[in-house]
Amino acid sequence: MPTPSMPPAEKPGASGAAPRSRIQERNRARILDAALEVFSNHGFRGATIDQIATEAGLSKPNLLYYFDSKDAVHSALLSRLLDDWLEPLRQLDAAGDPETEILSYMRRKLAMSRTYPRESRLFANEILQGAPRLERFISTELRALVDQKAQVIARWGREGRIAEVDPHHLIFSIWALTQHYADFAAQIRMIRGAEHDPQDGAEAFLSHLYTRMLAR
Amino acid sequence: MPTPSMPPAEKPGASGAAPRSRIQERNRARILDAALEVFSNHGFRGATIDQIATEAGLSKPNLLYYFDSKDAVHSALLSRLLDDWLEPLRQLDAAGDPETEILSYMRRKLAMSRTYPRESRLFANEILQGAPRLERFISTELRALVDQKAQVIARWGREGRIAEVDPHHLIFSIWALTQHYADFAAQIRMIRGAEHDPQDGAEAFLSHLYTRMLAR
DNA sequence: ACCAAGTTTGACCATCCAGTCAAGAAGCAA
DNA sequence: TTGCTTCTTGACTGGATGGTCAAACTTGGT
Repeated sequence: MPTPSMPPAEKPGASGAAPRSRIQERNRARILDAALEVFSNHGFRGATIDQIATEAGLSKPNLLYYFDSKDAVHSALLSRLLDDWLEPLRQLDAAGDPETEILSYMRRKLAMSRTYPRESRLFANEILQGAPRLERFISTELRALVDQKAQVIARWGREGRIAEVDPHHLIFSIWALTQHYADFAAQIRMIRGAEHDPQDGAEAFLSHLYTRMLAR
Repeated sequence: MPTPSMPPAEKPGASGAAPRSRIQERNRARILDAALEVFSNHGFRGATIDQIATEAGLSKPNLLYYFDSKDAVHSALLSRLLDDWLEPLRQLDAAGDPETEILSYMRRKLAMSRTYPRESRLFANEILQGAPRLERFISTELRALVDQKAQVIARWGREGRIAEVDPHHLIFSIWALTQHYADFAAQIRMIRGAEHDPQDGAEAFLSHLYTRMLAR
């Protein structure tokens, strides 16, 4: 094999590697942001590359210069998201005060729903379709983390430090309640009027709810 | 204009009117059932007429003989659903025992999530996309019903018969928690293993939760 | 200024998909 | 059987959309 180093032969900054140039960094970021906007509002099938490109201020072929395909954009978006998705639960500390830890977890999830509603809807869209692209992530990483934290919560219950409740359902309830404010925001706005923030009063309500439920 | 009575000029059994023939009734029912299956799994954009027709055991042009368009199928499906959707909340009785009424409402919604998960996902899909086709329904009928029942719950709180909680958030929480078991069933299955029913233990958990929260 | 690499795009192709149409195949009443 | 209506479908159209390509245009190092 002759000397000259192999030409890239793959899309610029394609795999995990950091983008090479400043232009790359800027455009890949723009594309992912635009894609988040479009995918979260229309779902995978409902989104078009043209829409994403326009939203990102690029032409369609230009977008396809940075990502191989619509699927590739979507995948990149998801894998960027998944790490952050676990973080709030990871922070639940087995050594902390049980009620404080659980309430803090709820608050972190609620904050994420407020700050990253598009990410939440993207995730919800995936799961509604049966989560084919998330199967690996959910049944390995997420499942392991949930099981681990569920054991912590179960122990707290056995030790009498909080009420004994099914820890999996407790975690699911936090997901359901907090994500509802992002995923169903459209409905909440229509019912309470667009002048309210959908989350107004949510934190107080949920704090009350979990305080009551976990009290011994 | 000559005598002969105007020919139908519209699709058979199109508007609210009952289907004329037995064939009509059978095929329209098949189509709507197939459409529910397909729309709830793939969303509106992700579904194709061909898919629905095949699922219903018809050819595409035959399906279009019964419904003007993909939109028409979807609309028919939604309007059939919306009535039933309000029913559980309608039954919440201002004259009943507060805790019993609220717990019963939660159980009715949970039962619907178990019995009609496809309907729940269809609804969720719509709202995720911003609910453009449900705007009228939500901001009029649903909103009016919710506001009315919220007043009932607020009164119960003022009368000291249950804890004082924000009644809108209470209703939203019941929606979030019960629908989660239908809409996110795929995720729950992956985390708890496919051998469990996603709803196993849910009723006990939710009963506990609301009993604790509403106790004075 | 010059060149090679990186970036951008207009034009294009292939496929998918909603919806049409005309002709044929049941159903059905007499 | 006859004749009319209802139902069914193969073949088609037009537009949307994912993706390609070669030719241009920038950029940055020398």
